[in-house]
Amino acid sequence: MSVTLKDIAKHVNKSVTTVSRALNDYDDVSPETKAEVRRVAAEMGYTPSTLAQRLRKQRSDTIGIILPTFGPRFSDPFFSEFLAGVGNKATEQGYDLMVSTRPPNEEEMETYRVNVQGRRVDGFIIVRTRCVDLRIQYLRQIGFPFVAFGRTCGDLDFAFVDEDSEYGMQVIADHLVRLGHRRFACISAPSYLEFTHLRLKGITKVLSRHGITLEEDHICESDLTQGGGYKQASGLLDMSNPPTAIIACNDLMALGAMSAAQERGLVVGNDIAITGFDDIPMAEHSHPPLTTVHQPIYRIGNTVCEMLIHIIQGLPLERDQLILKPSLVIRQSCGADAKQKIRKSYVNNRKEV
Amino acid sequence: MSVTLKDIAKHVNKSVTTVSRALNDYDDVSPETKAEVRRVAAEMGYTPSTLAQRLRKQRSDTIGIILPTFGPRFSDPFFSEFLAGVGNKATEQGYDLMVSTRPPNEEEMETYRVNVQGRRVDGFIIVRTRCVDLRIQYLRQIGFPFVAFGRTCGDLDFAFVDEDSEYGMQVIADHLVRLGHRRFACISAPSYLEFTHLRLKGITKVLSRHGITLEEDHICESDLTQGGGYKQASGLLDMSNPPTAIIACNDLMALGAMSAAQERGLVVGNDIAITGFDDIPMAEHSHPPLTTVHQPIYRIGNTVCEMLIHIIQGLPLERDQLILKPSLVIRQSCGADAKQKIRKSYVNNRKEV
DNA sequence: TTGAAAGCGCTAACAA
DNA sequence: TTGTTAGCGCTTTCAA
Repeated sequence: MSVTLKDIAKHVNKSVTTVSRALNDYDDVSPETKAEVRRVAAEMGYTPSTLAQRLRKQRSDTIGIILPTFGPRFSDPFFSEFLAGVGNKATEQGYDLMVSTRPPNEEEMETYRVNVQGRRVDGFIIVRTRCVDLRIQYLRQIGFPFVAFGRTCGDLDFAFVDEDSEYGMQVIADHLVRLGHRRFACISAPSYLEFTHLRLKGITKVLSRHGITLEEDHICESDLTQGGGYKQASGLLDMSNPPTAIIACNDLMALGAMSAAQERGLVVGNDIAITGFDDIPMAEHSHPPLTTVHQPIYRIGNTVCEMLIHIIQGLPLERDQLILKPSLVIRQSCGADAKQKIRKSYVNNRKEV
Repeated sequence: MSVTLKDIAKHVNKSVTTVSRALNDYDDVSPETKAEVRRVAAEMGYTPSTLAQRLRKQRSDTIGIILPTFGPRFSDPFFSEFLAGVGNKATEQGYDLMVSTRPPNEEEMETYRVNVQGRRVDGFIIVRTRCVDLRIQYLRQIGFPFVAFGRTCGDLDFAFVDEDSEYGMQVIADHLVRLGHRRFACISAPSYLEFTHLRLKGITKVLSRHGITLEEDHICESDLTQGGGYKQASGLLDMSNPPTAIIACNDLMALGAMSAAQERGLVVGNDIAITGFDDIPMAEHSHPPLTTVHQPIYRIGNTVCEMLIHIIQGLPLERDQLILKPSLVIRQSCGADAKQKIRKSYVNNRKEV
């Protein structure tokens, strides 16, 4: 079938050991042998069996990531970018990336257990951390390597990278208040997610500082999808006292909210301000472009993966808890400079022609 | 460290062989032994070492997929959904999913070779097929299992699932012609991709049937991203004879084109028609909602994966070449009051004749 | 019904 | 500088 060390050994009339060492560049092999072994190996088209190497070395050289998904229409631009960041770093460091998709339930935990106990992966990357996170509890308890993107509500005795959600939302809210808004609404994320609280906290902190209260019925929880944002925004806009500013907890929901507003004839950025969080590529190209908080998603993926590999290899980590300061990206959906930009004099130009 | 067959064998005072057979439910083990072995195994928290099983069985129980990506901002909602479809089927069938991201170049081929020769995966799923597809040529040549999502331009002697792109575009074009459009433009995909030609062919076929020519400068090639669509649409709309209908080769570009049109004060669906292809979740929630061609992306991922597993296991395949008839999804981006316009076009046609 | 032995392909300790 | 031996954890003949 495929070429093994044994085959090469037979050809060069040496032991399997010598061949192995020659190929792995041990310095106790004569240059001549080394050269010959390598030549023959190349000629025969030898590639080591990863399976055998892994069994022998007792590691899978594989990093696992289990994406929490709801239903089949899983379509989050956030994750594809994060995945690219993780994957490229993994490949660069000689690791494979094993991806699963599971709804966050009992079965999910089972998948973790199977992969840990079957030693299929050397470590996990945890995304979308929960307030009380069983995944983290489990991995911590058994001492299995992992790095989280996000924190939990309990003690933070593990490695993670997170964005300062609270700060990000403070900046957003502050910006909106400055623009003169007083009637706010928030399309929040599922309350079991850790960042939900932080983001909400950031908002209310700023608002209350300005003597503005975010009313109970102006905070609605949604599912981080565009459809969810659309639905909740519709409800908010149909109220008797609709908000003039809607702060969504991610870009996807903000985009959905924009849709709902526009459907009602509102000019986003003019009649109403809508903001997001994440700065997915789409945020730049929506109409109007979305004011949001930038997360360097690809780089975060990269960093998380790098940290995990360090942990797996027992290498020291300069910092194992990273909280990034996000930056506000002001575009037109909040109305900062809406009037000029939204309606260009294009129609007139067209008539001229 | 972790529990092995040996540990269990010692406990129950039986051989490793017997333990293995008991756990694998061989029928030449006494019921009592079986029961005891299982009890002890459960007590000790035994999970077989996947690594060892794989080496022994000489298969990786892993399916590979290498996503062609350009640059770090890889953010395609299409892929995340496809991945979910593939991944869930894989898990269901006891396979792992190994995901890589590589730009489509020489290095990409190297990644294929390494994974094939290192026997890291039992088969590949190929996405975004090219006219001349080195990946497919390579895998076919060495007889390695794979299933493609899409076809190539040469002979089609391999398993694939594809959507009838040509037909899909015909339906779109036909719809737009009926709505009275005569000045068309197309935002096309990279010409090295196979579906690009099919989609373009579908469009021109219908148009020429109606005596409409799609002018050279009204066909522009873009990169399937929202930004690309935005840019190309901007160019088209700033022409002296701008189109009244823009057919984009995927939803993302259509969304970008909508942005460009709206920025110029045009009401999409009224002043201009814009259509997409794919029906990503976002298409439903854009403003206006996007008229597009539906691809059951999740199900396609599911099917492709199922076919691949059949091939890997040497099981017969009822059909190894599937071309799905897509369906038109009429929303508002092509003209909100479609019925009136259609009637008008019929009237005009009659007059013309 | 059970066990001994072989081996998947590789690496590493030890000996020569 | 090289080879021998052992073994990673499992499955699968073959023999008892």
